Amino acid sequence: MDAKSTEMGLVHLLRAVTVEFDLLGAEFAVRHGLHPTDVRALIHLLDAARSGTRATPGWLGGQLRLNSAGTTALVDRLERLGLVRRSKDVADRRRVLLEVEEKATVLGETFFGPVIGEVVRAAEGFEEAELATVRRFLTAVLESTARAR
Amino acid sequence: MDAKSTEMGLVHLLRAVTVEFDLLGAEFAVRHGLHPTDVRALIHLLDAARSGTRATPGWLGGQLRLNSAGTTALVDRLERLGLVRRSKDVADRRRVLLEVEEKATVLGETFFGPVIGEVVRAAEGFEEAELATVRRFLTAVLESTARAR
DNA sequence: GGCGATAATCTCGTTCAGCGAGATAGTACG
DNA sequence: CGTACTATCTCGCTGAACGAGATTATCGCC
Repeated sequence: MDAKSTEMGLVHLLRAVTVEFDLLGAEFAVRHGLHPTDVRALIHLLDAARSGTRATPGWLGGQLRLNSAGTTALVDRLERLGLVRRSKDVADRRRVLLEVEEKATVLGETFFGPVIGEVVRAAEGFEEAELATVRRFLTAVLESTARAR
Repeated sequence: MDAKSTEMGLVHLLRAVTVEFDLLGAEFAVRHGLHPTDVRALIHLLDAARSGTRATPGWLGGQLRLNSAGTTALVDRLERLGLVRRSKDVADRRRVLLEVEEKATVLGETFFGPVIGEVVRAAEGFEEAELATVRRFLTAVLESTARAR
Protein backbone atom coordinates (compact mmCIF):
# COMPACT_ATOMS: atom_id res chain seq x y z
CA MET A 1 0.00 0.00 0.00
CA ASP A 2 2.84 2.33 0.80
CA ALA A 3 4.65 1.59 -2.45
CA LYS A 4 1.41 1.98 -4.32
CA SER A 5 0.51 5.31 -2.76
CA THR A 6 4.03 6.46 -3.63
CA GLU A 7 3.35 5.79 -7.30
CA MET A 8 -0.08 7.38 -6.95
CA GLY A 9 1.74 10.53 -5.97
CA LEU A 10 3.77 10.35 -9.13
CA VAL A 11 0.67 9.88 -11.27
CA HIS A 12 -1.00 12.85 -9.67
CA LEU A 13 2.11 14.96 -10.11
CA LEU A 14 2.35 14.03 -13.77
CA ARG A 15 -1.31 14.76 -14.26
CA ALA A 16 -0.97 18.11 -12.50
CA VAL A 17 1.93 19.03 -14.79
CA THR A 18 -0.19 17.97 -17.75
CA VAL A 19 -3.04 20.20 -16.62
CA GLU A 20 -0.64 23.10 -16.14
CA PHE A 21 0.86 22.70 -19.61
CA ASP A 22 -2.61 22.42 -21.11
CA LEU A 23 -3.65 25.64 -19.42
CA LEU A 24 -0.53 27.38 -20.70
CA GLY A 25 -1.36 26.20 -24.21
CA ALA A 26 -4.99 27.27 -23.92
CA GLU A 27 -4.08 30.72 -22.63
CA PHE A 28 -1.51 31.16 -25.34
CA ALA A 29 -4.16 30.13 -27.85
CA VAL A 30 -6.81 32.65 -26.83
CA ARG A 31 -4.23 35.39 -26.54
CA HIS A 32 -3.29 34.83 -30.20
CA GLY A 33 -6.78 34.13 -31.53
CA LEU A 34 -6.06 30.44 -32.00
CA HIS A 35 -7.87 27.29 -30.92
CA PRO A 36 -6.23 24.68 -28.69
CA THR A 37 -6.14 22.36 -31.68
CA ASP A 38 -4.28 24.96 -33.70
CA VAL A 39 -1.62 25.17 -31.00
CA ARG A 40 -1.28 21.40 -30.89
CA ALA A 41 -1.00 21.34 -34.66
CA LEU A 42 1.65 24.03 -34.55
CA ILE A 43 3.66 22.00 -32.04
CA HIS A 44 3.54 18.93 -34.25
CA LEU A 45 4.44 20.92 -37.34
CA LEU A 46 7.40 22.58 -35.66
CA ASP A 47 8.56 19.21 -34.32
CA ALA A 48 8.31 17.79 -37.82
CA ALA A 49 10.20 20.71 -39.32
CA ARG A 50 12.94 20.37 -36.73
CA SER A 51 13.32 16.63 -37.22
CA GLY A 52 13.07 16.83 -41.00
CA THR A 53 9.80 14.87 -41.21
CA ARG A 54 7.70 15.86 -44.21
CA ALA A 55 4.32 17.01 -42.96
CA THR A 56 1.14 16.42 -44.95
CA PRO A 57 -2.51 17.03 -43.99
CA GLY A 58 -3.02 13.29 -43.61
CA TRP A 59 -0.04 12.96 -41.28
CA LEU A 60 -1.13 15.96 -39.23
CA GLY A 61 -4.68 14.65 -38.93
CA GLY A 62 -3.29 11.33 -37.74
CA GLN A 63 -1.22 13.01 -35.06
CA LEU A 64 -4.23 14.97 -33.79
CA ARG A 65 -6.79 12.21 -34.31
CA LEU A 66 -8.82 14.38 -36.67
CA ASN A 67 -10.69 13.04 -39.66
CA SER A 68 -9.94 14.35 -43.13
CA ALA A 69 -12.67 16.98 -43.11
CA GLY A 70 -11.55 18.40 -39.80
CA THR A 71 -7.96 18.32 -40.95
CA THR A 72 -8.78 20.30 -44.08
CA ALA A 73 -10.57 22.90 -41.99
CA LEU A 74 -7.61 23.06 -39.61
CA VAL A 75 -5.09 23.56 -42.42
CA ASP A 76 -7.38 26.18 -43.99
CA ARG A 77 -7.35 28.02 -40.68
CA LEU A 78 -3.57 27.83 -40.29
CA GLU A 79 -3.07 28.93 -43.88
CA ARG A 80 -5.44 31.84 -43.47
CA LEU A 81 -3.44 32.88 -40.41
CA GLY A 82 -0.25 32.79 -42.43
CA LEU A 83 1.32 30.12 -40.23
CA VAL A 84 1.60 27.42 -42.86
CA ARG A 85 1.76 27.10 -46.62
CA ARG A 86 0.39 24.31 -48.82
CA SER A 87 2.62 23.09 -51.61
CA LYS A 88 2.30 20.16 -53.94
CA ASP A 89 4.69 17.24 -53.57
CA VAL A 90 6.48 16.91 -56.91
CA ALA A 91 7.15 13.20 -56.35
CA ASP A 92 3.54 12.25 -55.57
CA ARG A 93 1.13 14.86 -56.78
CA ARG A 94 -1.74 13.52 -54.68
CA ARG A 95 0.15 14.77 -51.67
CA VAL A 96 0.12 18.25 -50.20
CA LEU A 97 3.14 19.29 -48.18
CA LEU A 98 2.73 21.62 -45.25
CA GLU A 99 5.55 24.09 -44.84
CA VAL A 100 5.68 26.22 -41.72
CA GLU A 101 6.11 29.93 -42.32
CA GLU A 102 8.57 32.13 -40.50
CA LYS A 103 5.64 33.48 -38.50
CA ALA A 104 4.94 30.04 -37.06
CA THR A 105 8.44 29.50 -35.74
CA VAL A 106 8.38 32.94 -34.19
CA LEU A 107 5.07 32.09 -32.55
CA GLY A 108 6.48 28.79 -31.33
CA GLU A 109 9.42 30.54 -29.73
CA THR A 110 7.05 33.02 -28.13
CA PHE A 111 5.18 30.13 -26.61
CA PHE A 112 8.06 27.93 -25.53
CA GLY A 113 10.47 30.63 -24.52
CA PRO A 114 8.83 31.36 -21.15
CA VAL A 115 8.10 27.69 -20.52
CA ILE A 116 11.72 26.78 -21.13
CA GLY A 117 12.75 29.62 -18.86
CA GLU A 118 10.55 28.29 -16.08
CA VAL A 119 11.81 24.75 -16.45
CA VAL A 120 15.38 26.00 -16.47
CA ARG A 121 14.71 27.86 -13.24
CA ALA A 122 13.07 24.79 -11.74
CA ALA A 123 16.11 22.73 -12.78
CA GLU A 124 18.59 25.10 -11.18
CA GLY A 125 18.55 23.43 -7.80
CA PHE A 126 19.37 20.02 -9.26
CA GLU A 127 22.60 18.20 -10.01
CA GLU A 128 23.16 17.12 -13.58
CA ALA A 129 22.98 13.49 -12.44
CA GLU A 130 19.58 14.14 -10.89
CA LEU A 131 18.30 15.75 -14.08
CA ALA A 132 19.54 12.73 -15.97
CA THR A 133 17.46 10.55 -13.66
CA VAL A 134 14.40 12.72 -14.30
CA ARG A 135 14.94 12.46 -18.05
CA ARG A 136 15.34 8.71 -17.80
CA PHE A 137 12.15 8.42 -15.77
CA LEU A 138 10.09 10.60 -18.11
CA THR A 139 11.36 8.61 -21.06
CA ALA A 140 10.31 5.40 -19.33
CA VAL A 141 6.83 6.79 -18.61
CA LEU A 142 6.53 7.91 -22.20
CA GLU A 143 7.43 4.53 -23.61
CA SER A 144 5.23 2.79 -21.12
CA THR A 145 2.10 4.85 -21.84
CA ALA A 146 2.72 4.90 -25.58
CA ARG A 147 2.93 1.12 -25.52
CA ALA A 148 -0.34 0.90 -23.58
CA ARG A 149 -2.26 2.52 -26.43
CA MET B 1 24.27 26.08 -25.16
CA ASP B 2 24.80 22.59 -23.82
CA ALA B 3 23.10 23.38 -20.56
CA LYS B 4 20.27 25.02 -22.46
CA SER B 5 19.75 22.13 -24.84
CA THR B 6 19.70 19.86 -21.80
CA GLU B 7 16.74 21.77 -20.42
CA MET B 8 15.17 21.85 -23.87
CA GLY B 9 15.17 18.09 -23.70
CA LEU B 10 13.30 18.23 -20.42
CA VAL B 11 10.72 20.62 -21.84
CA HIS B 12 10.18 18.38 -24.83
CA LEU B 13 9.86 15.34 -22.61
CA LEU B 14 7.33 17.07 -20.39
CA ARG B 15 5.40 18.22 -23.42
CA ALA B 16 5.45 14.72 -24.87
CA VAL B 17 4.08 13.32 -21.62
CA THR B 18 1.37 15.98 -21.73
CA VAL B 19 0.42 14.99 -25.27
CA GLU B 20 0.40 11.32 -24.31
CA PHE B 21 -1.83 11.88 -21.28
CA ASP B 22 -4.16 14.04 -23.35
CA LEU B 23 -4.48 11.31 -25.93
CA LEU B 24 -5.19 8.74 -23.22
CA GLY B 25 -7.93 10.99 -21.88
CA ALA B 26 -9.39 11.56 -25.34
CA GLU B 27 -9.42 7.87 -26.16
CA PHE B 28 -10.96 7.03 -22.83
CA ALA B 29 -13.59 9.68 -23.53
CA VAL B 30 -14.70 8.38 -26.92
CA ARG B 31 -14.67 4.81 -25.66
CA HIS B 32 -17.18 5.76 -22.97
CA GLY B 33 -19.25 8.16 -25.03
CA LEU B 34 -17.87 11.20 -23.25
CA HIS B 35 -16.26 14.41 -24.47
CA PRO B 36 -12.74 15.39 -23.47
CA THR B 37 -14.21 18.18 -21.40
CA ASP B 38 -16.36 15.69 -19.51
CA VAL B 39 -13.28 13.68 -18.60
CA ARG B 40 -11.48 16.78 -17.42
CA ALA B 41 -14.53 17.74 -15.38
CA LEU B 42 -14.65 14.27 -13.87
CA ILE B 43 -11.02 14.53 -12.83
CA HIS B 44 -11.61 17.86 -11.13
CA LEU B 45 -14.75 16.59 -9.40
CA LEU B 46 -13.01 13.47 -8.12
CA ASP B 47 -10.08 15.56 -6.92
CA ALA B 48 -12.52 17.85 -5.12
CA ALA B 49 -14.36 14.93 -3.55
CA ARG B 50 -11.09 13.39 -2.38
CA SER B 51 -9.79 16.61 -0.86
CA GLY B 52 -13.14 17.58 0.64
CA THR B 53 -13.59 20.69 -1.51
CA ARG B 54 -17.25 21.47 -2.09
CA ALA B 55 -17.87 21.57 -5.82
CA THR B 56 -20.36 23.94 -7.42
CA PRO B 57 -21.05 24.65 -11.10
CA GLY B 58 -19.32 28.01 -10.79
CA TRP B 59 -16.22 26.42 -9.27
CA LEU B 60 -16.14 23.72 -11.93
CA GLY B 61 -16.55 26.23 -14.74
CA GLY B 62 -13.66 28.22 -13.30
CA GLN B 63 -11.44 25.17 -13.23
CA LEU B 64 -12.21 24.37 -16.86
CA ARG B 65 -12.33 27.98 -18.07
CA LEU B 66 -15.92 27.57 -19.26
CA ASN B 67 -18.52 30.32 -19.12
CA SER B 68 -21.72 29.81 -17.20
CA ALA B 69 -23.74 28.60 -20.18
CA GLY B 70 -21.16 26.00 -21.10
CA THR B 71 -20.91 24.94 -17.49
CA THR B 72 -24.65 24.38 -17.23
CA ALA B 73 -24.59 22.28 -20.39
CA LEU B 74 -21.67 20.29 -19.03
CA VAL B 75 -23.39 19.58 -15.71
CA ASP B 76 -26.59 18.66 -17.58
CA ARG B 77 -24.57 16.16 -19.59
CA LEU B 78 -22.87 14.68 -16.55
CA GLU B 79 -26.17 14.46 -14.69
CA ARG B 80 -27.87 12.79 -17.65
CA LEU B 81 -25.05 10.25 -17.68
CA GLY B 82 -25.63 9.57 -13.99
CA LEU B 83 -22.12 10.67 -13.02
CA VAL B 84 -23.09 13.60 -10.87
CA ARG B 85 -26.04 14.83 -8.84
CA ARG B 86 -27.15 18.41 -8.24
CA SER B 87 -28.20 19.24 -4.69
CA LYS B 88 -29.01 22.49 -3.00
CA ASP B 89 -26.63 23.87 -0.40
CA VAL B 90 -28.61 24.16 2.83
CA ALA B 91 -26.38 26.98 4.15
CA ASP B 92 -26.61 29.18 1.06
CA ARG B 93 -29.59 28.27 -1.06
CA ARG B 94 -28.36 30.19 -4.10
CA ARG B 95 -25.68 27.55 -4.45
CA VAL B 96 -25.91 24.19 -6.17
CA LEU B 97 -23.58 21.48 -4.93
CA LEU B 98 -22.26 18.82 -7.28
CA GLU B 99 -21.99 15.39 -5.72
CA VAL B 100 -20.23 12.65 -7.65
CA GLU B 101 -22.15 9.41 -7.96
CA GLU B 102 -20.70 5.97 -7.33
CA LYS B 103 -20.60 5.49 -11.10
CA ALA B 104 -18.20 8.41 -11.47
CA THR B 105 -15.65 7.07 -9.00
CA VAL B 106 -15.81 3.69 -10.71
CA LEU B 107 -15.22 5.39 -14.05
CA GLY B 108 -12.35 7.35 -12.55
CA GLU B 109 -10.71 4.16 -11.35
CA THR B 110 -11.26 2.60 -14.76
CA PHE B 111 -9.41 5.54 -16.28
CA PHE B 112 -6.58 5.88 -13.80
CA GLY B 113 -6.08 2.21 -13.04
CA PRO B 114 -4.18 1.45 -16.24
CA VAL B 115 -2.32 4.75 -16.13
CA ILE B 116 -1.18 4.07 -12.59
CA GLY B 117 -0.20 0.57 -13.64
CA GLU B 118 1.95 1.92 -16.44
CA VAL B 119 3.64 4.48 -14.23
CA VAL B 120 4.28 1.81 -11.61
CA ARG B 121 5.90 -0.34 -14.28
CA ALA B 122 7.96 2.61 -15.48
CA ALA B 123 9.02 3.27 -11.89
CA GLU B 124 10.12 -0.30 -11.28
CA GLY B 125 13.65 0.18 -12.55
CA PHE B 126 14.27 3.09 -10.20
CA GLU B 127 15.61 3.40 -6.66
CA GLU B 128 13.35 5.04 -4.12
CA ALA B 129 15.87 7.88 -3.84
CA GLU B 130 15.66 8.43 -7.60
CA LEU B 131 11.86 8.52 -7.50
CA ALA B 132 12.10 11.06 -4.71
CA THR B 133 14.27 13.19 -6.98
CA VAL B 134 11.69 12.91 -9.77
CA ARG B 135 8.93 13.94 -7.40
CA ARG B 136 10.96 16.87 -6.16
CA PHE B 137 11.65 17.97 -9.74
CA LEU B 138 8.04 17.69 -10.87
CA THR B 139 6.93 19.64 -7.83
CA ALA B 140 9.45 22.36 -8.68
CA VAL B 141 8.23 22.51 -12.29
CA LEU B 142 4.66 22.69 -11.09
CA GLU B 143 5.33 25.58 -8.74
CA SER B 144 7.41 27.33 -11.33
CA THR B 145 4.86 27.14 -14.14
CA ALA B 146 1.93 27.87 -11.84
CA ARG B 147 3.73 31.00 -10.69
CA ALA B 148 4.32 32.07 -14.31
CA ARG B 149 0.59 32.34 -14.97
C1' DG C 1 -38.92 44.26 7.58
C1' DG C 2 -38.77 45.94 2.99
C1' DC C 3 -35.67 47.05 -1.00
C1' DG C 4 -31.99 47.79 -3.95
C1' DA C 5 -27.39 45.63 -4.68
C1' DT C 6 -24.98 41.42 -5.38
C1' DA C 7 -24.02 36.76 -6.57
C1' DA C 8 -24.93 32.09 -8.57
C1' DT C 9 -27.18 29.68 -11.85
C1' DC C 10 -29.90 29.00 -15.88
C1' DT C 11 -32.16 30.18 -20.71
C1' DC C 12 -31.95 31.69 -25.44
C1' DG C 13 -30.02 32.30 -29.75
C1' DT C 14 -25.73 31.95 -32.32
C1' DT C 15 -21.14 30.45 -33.94
C1' DC C 16 -17.93 27.30 -35.50
C1' DA C 17 -14.84 22.90 -34.76
C1' DG C 18 -15.14 18.37 -35.97
C1' DC C 19 -17.78 14.29 -37.89
C1' DG C 20 -19.63 11.01 -41.63
C1' DA C 21 -20.27 10.27 -46.27
C1' DG C 22 -18.90 10.74 -50.52
C1' DA C 23 -16.64 13.31 -54.58
C1' DT C 24 -12.29 14.17 -57.05
C1' DA C 25 -7.75 13.58 -58.58
C1' DG C 26 -3.41 11.23 -58.78
C1' DT C 27 -0.82 6.65 -58.45
C1' DA C 28 0.36 1.63 -58.79
C1' DC C 29 -0.07 -2.67 -60.68
C1' DG C 30 -2.15 -6.41 -63.09
C1' DC D 1 -5.89 0.82 -70.07
C1' DG D 2 -8.77 -0.47 -66.40
C1' DT D 3 -9.26 -1.51 -61.67
C1' DA D 4 -8.00 -1.00 -56.98
C1' DC D 5 -5.98 2.22 -53.90
C1' DT D 6 -4.56 6.53 -51.56
C1' DA D 7 -4.60 11.62 -50.47
C1' DT D 8 -7.18 15.43 -50.14
C1' DC D 9 -11.18 18.14 -50.38
C1' DT D 10 -16.51 19.34 -50.40
C1' DC D 11 -21.01 19.20 -48.36
C1' DG D 12 -24.33 19.00 -44.80
C1' DC D 13 -24.95 18.33 -40.06
C1' DT D 14 -24.41 17.92 -34.87
C1' DG D 15 -23.42 19.75 -30.68
C1' DA D 16 -19.93 22.21 -27.41
C1' DA D 17 -19.14 26.63 -26.00
C1' DC D 18 -20.03 31.64 -26.31
C1' DG D 19 -22.40 36.38 -25.17
C1' DA D 20 -26.20 38.55 -23.36
C1' DG D 21 -29.55 38.70 -20.36
C1' DA D 22 -33.36 36.51 -17.31
C1' DT D 23 -34.19 34.30 -12.90
C1' DT D 24 -33.75 33.14 -8.15
C1' DA D 25 -31.73 33.54 -3.56
C1' DT D 26 -29.12 36.16 -0.17
C1' DC D 27 -27.12 40.14 2.12
C1' DG D 28 -26.61 44.91 3.87
C1' DC D 29 -28.56 49.12 4.90
C1' DC D 30 -31.75 52.39 6.35
